[in-house]
Amino acid sequence: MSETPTSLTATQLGAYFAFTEVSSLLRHAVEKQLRDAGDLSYVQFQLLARLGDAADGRLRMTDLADGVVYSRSGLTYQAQLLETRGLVVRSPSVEDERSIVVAITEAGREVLSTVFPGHIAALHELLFVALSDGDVDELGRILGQAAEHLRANPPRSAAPRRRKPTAAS
Amino acid sequence: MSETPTSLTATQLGAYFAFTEVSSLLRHAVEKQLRDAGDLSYVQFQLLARLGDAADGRLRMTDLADGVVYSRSGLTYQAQLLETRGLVVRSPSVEDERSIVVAITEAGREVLSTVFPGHIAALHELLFVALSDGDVDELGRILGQAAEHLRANPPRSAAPRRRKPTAAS
DNA sequence: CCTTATTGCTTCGACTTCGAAGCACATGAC
DNA sequence: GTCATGTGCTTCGAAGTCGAAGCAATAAGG
Repeated sequence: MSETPTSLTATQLGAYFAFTEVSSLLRHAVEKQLRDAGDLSYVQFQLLARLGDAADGRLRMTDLADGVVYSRSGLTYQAQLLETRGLVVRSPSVEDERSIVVAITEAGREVLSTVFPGHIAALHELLFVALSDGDVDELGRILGQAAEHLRANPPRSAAPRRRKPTAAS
Repeated sequence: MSETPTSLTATQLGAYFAFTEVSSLLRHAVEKQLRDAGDLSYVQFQLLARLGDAADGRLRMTDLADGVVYSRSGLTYQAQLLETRGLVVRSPSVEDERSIVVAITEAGREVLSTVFPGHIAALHELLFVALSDGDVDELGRILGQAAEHLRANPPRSAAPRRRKPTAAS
């Protein structure tokens, strides 16, 4: 087994800090744009976008959740919100009575197409305007490697997470 | 001025998706590690780390919040948690009675030094093991540019001088 | 068939987060 | 000094998030 360093190089630390900073700032800015434009949270937008991209505009709950790195219970909650607003419809699957299939509605597609251009524009102004084509290329390549690595090494199941000081009764 | 495109290139989209994916996965993994190692949330770790880095191990609430892109009320909440656990101490500033100065305690430094090596190791295994030195270099350079740009174009945050929206009714 | 896992989703409770409103001190204008 | 305004932090209420437990349907074994 390879040894694991107990320190990082200055370059690595710099890259990490830059990453977290961009992540934070970009996320906040994008969320604000989405809320202003279509009253969507980032999660909701991701869900709609994913549905809009899917074959028939329909996906199973689980596939949706996996696509956005999101908890099942959280997805249930957000799907309820979207359904209340009429942007998606949920219906039991015919093939598997356990599954729920979520489908984007016309209203959902409408909201999506209303919000999308602004989202793109925001990304352009917030991020890509500051990067050369070559940089974007490099960024995609490097982060692609990183993503692949992370996907291949899923965090192992957790040790019991202690929320309460275990009031040993 | 420069027109804002309504679409992005495939490369740009790829870079963006890779970024969000790495961001999500890395964040989850790091949070899990911090919780397992020292029962700290990511935010709490950031706060402690920042305090540990500060001159006397003490900072004003506001400076702490600005450093981690975090709301004031959220900081109050987390600082309370940390104080309850004895990892920090809050005391009114002598210079300005309004300010609260947060100081890391010995126990806080201990937790920090307990958690830090694991944090570094996790970053190494999760991220840097997948990247060459040159890639890390490039990543830092590119994201540094992006961060600078985002900092320079505050979506709204650095302009807190908001007149009351004054429901113009 | 029955029994036992497994899978898919929802419900429940606890925790976190944020913004708005509120309180207290500080600063500037007169 | 006194009033008006600004700044720093906390409180409060609403909403979002997660994990564990619960329910229903499918799959696997005998």
